[in-house]
Amino acid sequence: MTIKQVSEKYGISADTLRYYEKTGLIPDVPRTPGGIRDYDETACGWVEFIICMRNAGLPVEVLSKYVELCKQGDSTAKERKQILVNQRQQLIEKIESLNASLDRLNFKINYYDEIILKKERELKNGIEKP
Amino acid sequence: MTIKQVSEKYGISADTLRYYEKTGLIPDVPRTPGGIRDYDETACGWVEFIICMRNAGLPVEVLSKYVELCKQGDSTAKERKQILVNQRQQLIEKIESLNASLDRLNFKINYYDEIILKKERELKNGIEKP
DNA sequence: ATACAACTTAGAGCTGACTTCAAGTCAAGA
DNA sequence: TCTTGACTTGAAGTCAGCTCTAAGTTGTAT
Repeated sequence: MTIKQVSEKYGISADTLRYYEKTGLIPDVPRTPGGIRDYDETACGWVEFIICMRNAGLPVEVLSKYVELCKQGDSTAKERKQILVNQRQQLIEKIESLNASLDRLNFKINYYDEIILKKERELKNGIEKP
Repeated sequence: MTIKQVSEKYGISADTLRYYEKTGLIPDVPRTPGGIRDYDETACGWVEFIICMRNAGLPVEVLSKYVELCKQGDSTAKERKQILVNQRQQLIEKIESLNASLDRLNFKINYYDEIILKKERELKNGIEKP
């Protein structure tokens, strides 16, 4: 798979894919003899995982550290798990705080619904009895 | 209330408060005759609201537009509501996507739990029957 | 063979959201 | 009154995370 195909498959720019690879987020992308990227299933799996984690807001730096540990093999399993557990905690807190903001937004919108409705009723009454 | 007190009350830097005011996110901050900010309750209310919305990820630009409409009075109520409704939709989608990433993170962590447990069992067996 | 799109790299540039700086003003305590 | 620290401004700097550019190479269709 070329970089363009991968970029279309996952909805991410080819530039970003190259950037991710350069910063160590996507290991072992195969190349053709001419030096052109030729993603296999493993590489695609990494791309998908990294996109998902970036979407969750894990910093590029943290992911790059995680991938480095992966490459070092089994002995780093505990450390890798710890990274994910920490990031999960932060993610949970973020989701909670977003839900709180969502509540507030809902409340505000409700308020607008009320005042807009009220204004429309007033307008209608004005028309009915001039 | 001085800018410092407000900054401590809401856990945001004085620099950020000035920046928000300059970009139109916080209207009508009163000043002392000497030109020093002296936040009243209304201004604090705005600060709190803006921090909450920024936390939800609403862009500074959108909030500045919203505040501008607020200043223009009642006639902009519908437009303001529409801004909030749009932003709410985006927020809902973001929360959903974060929850999906959280699921994936949980799955991954579970997997680590298993392999780490397995490794520890193997290690223990190795000690028990050498 | 030749055109032409898609690929390669290093490195510069952009965006959003602050954050810091420089140079000066204000205000409360000794 | 003088010092000290908090405040003021506009402008420049920083940071993460891309995004674009330039100059050159690869690969495919005619």
